Amino acid sequence: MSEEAPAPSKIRGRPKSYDPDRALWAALEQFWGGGYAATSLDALAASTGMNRPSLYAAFGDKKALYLKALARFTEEMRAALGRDLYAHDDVATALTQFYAGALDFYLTGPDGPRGCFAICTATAEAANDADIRTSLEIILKEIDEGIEARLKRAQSIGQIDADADTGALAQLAAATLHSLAVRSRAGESRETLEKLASQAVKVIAPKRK
Amino acid sequence: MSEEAPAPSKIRGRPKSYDPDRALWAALEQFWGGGYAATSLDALAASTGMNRPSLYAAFGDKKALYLKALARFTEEMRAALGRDLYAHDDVATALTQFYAGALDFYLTGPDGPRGCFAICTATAEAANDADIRTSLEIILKEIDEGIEARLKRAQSIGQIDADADTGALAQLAAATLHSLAVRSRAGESRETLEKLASQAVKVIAPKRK
DNA sequence: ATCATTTTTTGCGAAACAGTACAAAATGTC
DNA sequence: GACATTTTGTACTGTTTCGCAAAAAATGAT
Repeated sequence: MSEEAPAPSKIRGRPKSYDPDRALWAALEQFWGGGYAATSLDALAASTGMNRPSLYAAFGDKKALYLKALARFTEEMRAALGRDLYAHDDVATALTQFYAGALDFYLTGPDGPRGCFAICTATAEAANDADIRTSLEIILKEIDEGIEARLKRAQSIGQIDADADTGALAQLAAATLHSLAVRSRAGESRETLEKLASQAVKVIAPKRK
Repeated sequence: MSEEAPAPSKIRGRPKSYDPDRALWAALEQFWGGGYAATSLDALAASTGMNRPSLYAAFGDKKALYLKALARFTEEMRAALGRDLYAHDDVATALTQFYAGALDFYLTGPDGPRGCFAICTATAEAANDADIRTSLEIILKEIDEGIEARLKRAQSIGQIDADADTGALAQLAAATLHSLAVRSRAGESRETLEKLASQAVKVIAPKRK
């Protein structure tokens, strides 16, 4: 059995001049703004500060890089589901906060509003590319399940009717998110979108006496 | 004042070897499957049966052609809103039928399911292209307004509570459509999607005694 | 100081791409 | 039948694209 690499400074060759995670996030933002197909490797190299051969060495070809960006985004989405949905005991407040956090992401890109990275860029490629389609499927499922888990918890403490179908409610809540994702990229105002979200929350988790 | 062209067969030069509307629809389908950026003019020429110079003469450059396809799709969407939403007196039945019709479109493309043309392909370009963004905004608005008009009619004959916010309900119904558009392209089954739609209908237009 | 290893840099090449110029073909008009 | 007009077909240009090869640079090991 060989030794695991314990010390941080035992790597042999020339040190990387970039931080892999920062570079991945920079690539993600580039894809986010322009979409997969319209984003060139030159643009990716410019925004990451790397040159093309380094990109290849680090992430593989363009599609592999995009898939890694999608996976990275999925992590972030999962983190938001685990964080914002549990930031308040009241499920309605928590859902509202979750939507507000999503809108922060969707509306404030480097070049204006940009919607959801996965929904607004992966959909275009999903019909012709099975790998991207699968990644999209996974993230959609993760949203559904993340929301449903939160609704079930609310149901278990009586905040939601015992006979309510949490799966169906979760899909409705997810549908609201999908709509926010698309509408924000189409340029709708934050005011409009927050109103939409709050109306959806009223329906999904109505106040009970 | 010169004469308007009355007879159909007074055009001078070589006759077109294609039907403009069929060609536009063929281009639309090509864009629909592959997205805007990833669809080449060669592919468009092949699917329309035209060659590139004829494409330019008929529709302008690639973007102009795409915008015309979006406009054509918007017409179709408007027609569906006016048709399916009014095919039944009961608003819940009508909405269900509308969703079923949408799913027919979304799930049965030439190469498998493909979602909504506007939502799944225009979103990718919307962040960087103001013209496409505007077209997307228009079609989203048209959906909202088309559904709201139908809900208002239902409200006027007592099928929906008089104090219900039809605008908010319409946005929820539209959100459901957006979600179907995305999910179908991600590969979800018709069964799953129809269930989602029916649950949404229950919430938007509940049966009243 | 020399060598091994890893990354960066430069530059190449082959393919795909959008858009257009020009000649050939097909029609109506005279 | 000759001419005007419009569309089609072919071929071209310049650009952009992806991916890679080979050399140069920066580090650790010996």
